[in-house]
Amino acid sequence: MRRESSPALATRAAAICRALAGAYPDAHCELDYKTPLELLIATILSAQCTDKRVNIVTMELFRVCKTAADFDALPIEQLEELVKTTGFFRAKAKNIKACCTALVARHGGEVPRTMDELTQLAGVGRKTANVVLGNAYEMNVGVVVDTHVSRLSQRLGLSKATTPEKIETDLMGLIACEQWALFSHWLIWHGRRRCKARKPECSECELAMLCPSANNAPKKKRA
DNA sequence: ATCCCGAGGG
DNA sequence: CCCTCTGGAT
Repeated sequence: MRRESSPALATRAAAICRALAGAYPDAHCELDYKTPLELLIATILSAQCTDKRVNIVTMELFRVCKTAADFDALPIEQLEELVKTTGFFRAKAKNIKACCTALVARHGGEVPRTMDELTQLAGVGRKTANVVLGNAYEMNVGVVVDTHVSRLSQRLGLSKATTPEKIETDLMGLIACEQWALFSHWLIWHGRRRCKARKPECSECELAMLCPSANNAPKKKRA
């Protein structure tokens, strides 16, 4: 397959955005939150866990703790018990506690608004930081690249990179920055509903005409 | 069995 | 760079 010219790729990316906007007009963050701290904790909890369960646990957590100082003061055993059903509970509890300790010690109990400060927090990588910045703070700092965004970006030919960092850079060059947060939600929604890891439903896919990986293979060979 | 919006450590 | 952490949902 010949390499797509860069203007052609940008045009196709824009068309993909339009198709996604049409298919998922209400795409949004499916983690429930009312404050940046709630979203930060919810996102830390979301690794290898369904949003539905994260939302239940986040609600319970914030019934017990309201502020970063409250989490900082909560015994680790109690935190582990509270987050147990989200999986990786020891690591998540430890990270949440260390994270909140740092929020209190260095940020006046507030969730910081920069990539550097966020990624220095325990349990917070670029992906989590981008979720908080893009959704709770509505800042276009980067593109959330999770497992869905990686997979779909590759299938759609928007990036050939394999690391999340490189994929993010590629996407930032292709998508208008006002759409970065929305774009992630579109791909995540589409990745969950249609372009699944195992059995992508290409025959039903709204993006098939725009996707180099679509199973466009003619069902029947023409005579 | 296989999947779910990762991050840290060796 | 790969390995590990971990439980619920389907």
